[in-house]
Amino acid sequence: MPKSKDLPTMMDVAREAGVAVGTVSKVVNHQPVGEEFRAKVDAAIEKLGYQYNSAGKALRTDSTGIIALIIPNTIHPFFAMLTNYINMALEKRNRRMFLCFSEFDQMKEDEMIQLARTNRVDGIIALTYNPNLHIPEDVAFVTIDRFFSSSVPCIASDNFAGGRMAAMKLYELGCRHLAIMRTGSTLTNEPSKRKDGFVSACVELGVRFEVVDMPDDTPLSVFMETVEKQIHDPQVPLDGIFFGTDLLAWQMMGEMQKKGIRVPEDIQIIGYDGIRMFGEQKPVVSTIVQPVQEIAETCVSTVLSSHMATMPSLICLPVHYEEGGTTKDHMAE
Amino acid sequence: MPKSKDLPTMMDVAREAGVAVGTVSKVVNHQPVGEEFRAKVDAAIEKLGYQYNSAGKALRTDSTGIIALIIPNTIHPFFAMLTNYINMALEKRNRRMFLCFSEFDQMKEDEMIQLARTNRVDGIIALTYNPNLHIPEDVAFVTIDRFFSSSVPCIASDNFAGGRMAAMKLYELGCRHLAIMRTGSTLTNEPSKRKDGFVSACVELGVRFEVVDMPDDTPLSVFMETVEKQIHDPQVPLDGIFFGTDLLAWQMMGEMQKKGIRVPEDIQIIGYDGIRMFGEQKPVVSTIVQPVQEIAETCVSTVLSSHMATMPSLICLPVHYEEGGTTKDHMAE
DNA sequence: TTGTATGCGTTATCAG
DNA sequence: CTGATAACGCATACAA
Repeated sequence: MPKSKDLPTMMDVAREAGVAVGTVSKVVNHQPVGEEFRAKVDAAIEKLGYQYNSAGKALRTDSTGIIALIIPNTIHPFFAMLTNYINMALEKRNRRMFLCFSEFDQMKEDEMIQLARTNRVDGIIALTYNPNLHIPEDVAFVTIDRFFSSSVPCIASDNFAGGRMAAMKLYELGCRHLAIMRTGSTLTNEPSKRKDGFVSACVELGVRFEVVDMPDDTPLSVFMETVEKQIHDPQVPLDGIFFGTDLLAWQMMGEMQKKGIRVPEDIQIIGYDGIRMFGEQKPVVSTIVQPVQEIAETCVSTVLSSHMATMPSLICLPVHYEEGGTTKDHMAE
Repeated sequence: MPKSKDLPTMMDVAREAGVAVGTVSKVVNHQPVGEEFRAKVDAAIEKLGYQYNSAGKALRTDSTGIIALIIPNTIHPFFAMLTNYINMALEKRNRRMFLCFSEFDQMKEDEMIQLARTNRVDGIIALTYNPNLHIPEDVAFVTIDRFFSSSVPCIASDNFAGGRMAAMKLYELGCRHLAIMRTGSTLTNEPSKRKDGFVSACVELGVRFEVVDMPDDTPLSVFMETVEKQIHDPQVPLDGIFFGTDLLAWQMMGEMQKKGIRVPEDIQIIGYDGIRMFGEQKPVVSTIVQPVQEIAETCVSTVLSSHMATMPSLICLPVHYEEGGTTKDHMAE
């Protein structure tokens, strides 16, 4: 039983126009057709109020023009940005988005992939955390921030360079006792390299530094312990922290202020992501900015590229530093 | 030509299991089937790696289980929240989201509706600005913040009550010269009632007030003119402003601070929406909080309700006030 | 209950 | 370049 209102089909249009359905199909798909026929078909479409039905096409061609995005949510501003620019990149190429939330649930991540396949999407872009994610082989698949294998293209910001940049910036701004604090220690992914880069730069600079690498959902108090202890270090007090994400930096800034620690006077902090309030203002903390638009564009062009086999398996896009009020940049100039 | 890898169909499963396709269909759709048959079918599905193909179902039943959301973008935190909770509400009911960005483009709003219909979505939820939007009649349609007609359900926060609440709160906090400042004067929609409610409360309170109602994209300097003029009013200086949105409140707070005007010491401000940094902290400005989750739930349950005709045509959901550091609440206690 | 046969709207093939 | 026709995968009416 079709819907309440039965819509006209290509056959109806063909009959009305006095042509064959194949001709109607060609007109609709902008394929070469005699001008007089095209005019007749267009008139019939207009008259009948014909609506193209992509379900028929999907069945016939097994292609939908739809790409699934699997992402935890759109509450976190970074995910919201990513969703935004990926959708815009798809739109530009006349593709649509099928949006799937995994809510940080590893089971759901796999379920959403199944769901996307059931819906015969033309490709999947996934930002996931399940280390054992089952990646289908018969659909174009691109991941963000997670490297699986050389046959699954991974798009990420240059996390290692970003970590180095943070350390060098803090040093340049006068810090002589650094720290990196992050969550997510249980999963090794591209963002883990933020720590590696930071450490490598610290070693190179010969500066004292701490590493506080914790599992997800570690309470802020754990990080605060290190801060309060090291900031009163008699030799070289802690004076610069790189946080794994802007969110953590922001939250910790609140905690520090509660304790009377002033940012950036007492301690300078740099985050990672490039989160801006309302998406347009200056960053909420001094930060290593991810090139979200480029990441989005690259994800889309990669997932739509037909000869996936020849694609590079890991694409790291350049980051940059931006001041956001939690560092003493103005004094350094 | 199907995709590279030809997937097995229900017929293949039926053959493998030694049953008829109808039986397989019933198993897949959880309809009553003899236990022994179900087992055989399940085994065959497992063995062949059968993937249900929703394109066939869509064509056959003209229903996809997909709802389109038409929204400007997901950059603005309010849209991001709405998208988030609508998707969660859909997920809960086993429906999927087809995400369409209109980017505040009136043409695109209409195009996206066409697109959604072409894709045979089961319903459309739309947050739009085009006053002449063409609303299709043969698909479930729900709007957010815009009333079109009694046959098109509109879901909104209680904008009028929110406007009143803002005025009364500012008065309660000691303000004696109020103002409402907003953009969007060119389109009359539900949010316009924020002003109406504010004005009605001001009149009732007998308090002095200004109204600055401007078109979209009005530069902040225009609002600043009124602020700077009225804040030095010799009789009763301006001491409380209600902004139409948190975004405007936030931006204006920045402008005021540049001019040495302190918030909330010199002037208290209240916004509207309930935007929180990273979605979890306290609001970025003192604000009238929209019940985003309830709005999302209501949109979804309404658009999925089959007997749309009996639905109320305007649903206003209750708002509440929340302190966000731009008012002197602590001093009033 | 199970099995069979038909059609949903579109595209592609192939003969004119 | 056009016209007729056969699939695509699934759900369902109908017959058993």
